Amino acid sequence: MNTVLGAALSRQMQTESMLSMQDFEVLVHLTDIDDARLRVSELAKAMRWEKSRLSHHLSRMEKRGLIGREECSSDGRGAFIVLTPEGRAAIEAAAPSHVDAVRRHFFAVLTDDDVKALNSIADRVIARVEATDTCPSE
Amino acid sequence: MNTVLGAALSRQMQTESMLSMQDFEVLVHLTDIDDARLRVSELAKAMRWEKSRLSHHLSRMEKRGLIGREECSSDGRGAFIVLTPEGRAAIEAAAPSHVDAVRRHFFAVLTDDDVKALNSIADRVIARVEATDTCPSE
DNA sequence: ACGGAATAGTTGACACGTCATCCAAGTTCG
DNA sequence: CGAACTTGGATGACGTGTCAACTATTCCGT
Repeated sequence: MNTVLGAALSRQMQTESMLSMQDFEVLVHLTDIDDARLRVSELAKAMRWEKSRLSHHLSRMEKRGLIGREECSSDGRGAFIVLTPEGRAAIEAAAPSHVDAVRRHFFAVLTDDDVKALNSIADRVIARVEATDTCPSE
Repeated sequence: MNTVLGAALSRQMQTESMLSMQDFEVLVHLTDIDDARLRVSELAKAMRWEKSRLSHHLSRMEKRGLIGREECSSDGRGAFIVLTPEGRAAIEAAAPSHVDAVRRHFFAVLTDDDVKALNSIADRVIARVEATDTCPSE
């Protein structure tokens, strides 16, 4: 399901909006906050991405003009990621049809109980994985 | 859930068995059949992979000695993929702990009803995506 | 204040996925 | 038979993900 659904959604976004799902995720996280300006590590944590992956991806997005980098005066190491006008335009163009695709491909065939069940399952699995993955006895 | 679970499982397999999830999938499909000899397109269809992706991956696996290619006499274009002894050894070494990881990370937190619900959901979503994706009005 | 650790982020090498393209072997039909 | 078309599969270019190594800054203990 995962494979098939993901492929369908990313194909749709790619052909209609020239954005990958990953681009979209980054842009979503940037628009979610008020001043559209975020430290790289904050972003990485919010997205559950490795810093390296994010850094690579940001370079590519910067090259395409979707985001920009700004120096951080309070911490000389850091960098702010900012959403450019082009980036904002891109996500605003992409979002509606993406939402629609998710509705059509996914929620259209689910009942409310299905959604509740999925939520509960996902919560438990994530908790389980993150528990055994980070801390313990293993 | 998908992201987190997939990452955990592939990390586990990589560190314990030097195989990626994709390697594993290929090997599973090859051991599933009796004479461990399959046409590339059959394999691609069974795995729901693009032919190109499979071809690239098989090249990498061949370089590592996990599989081999054999000419097909009945169809001069074709190639058979065969499982090498190394490949068989690799999957037999990897399988038990992978199964165990899936059980621990996933099934351990699911009830029977959860599993039934998930199965039903996945069936519906896949049917839906494949219906709207291949044939119709769009 | 100074030297070692931690932190922020980048980079390079390499594995992987997709797309478009290509080629050779088969198929169809005049 | 032979030209157009299809099919099996490989390849190259390019975008993406991971790991390990690296640089530069900041933090912290003495």
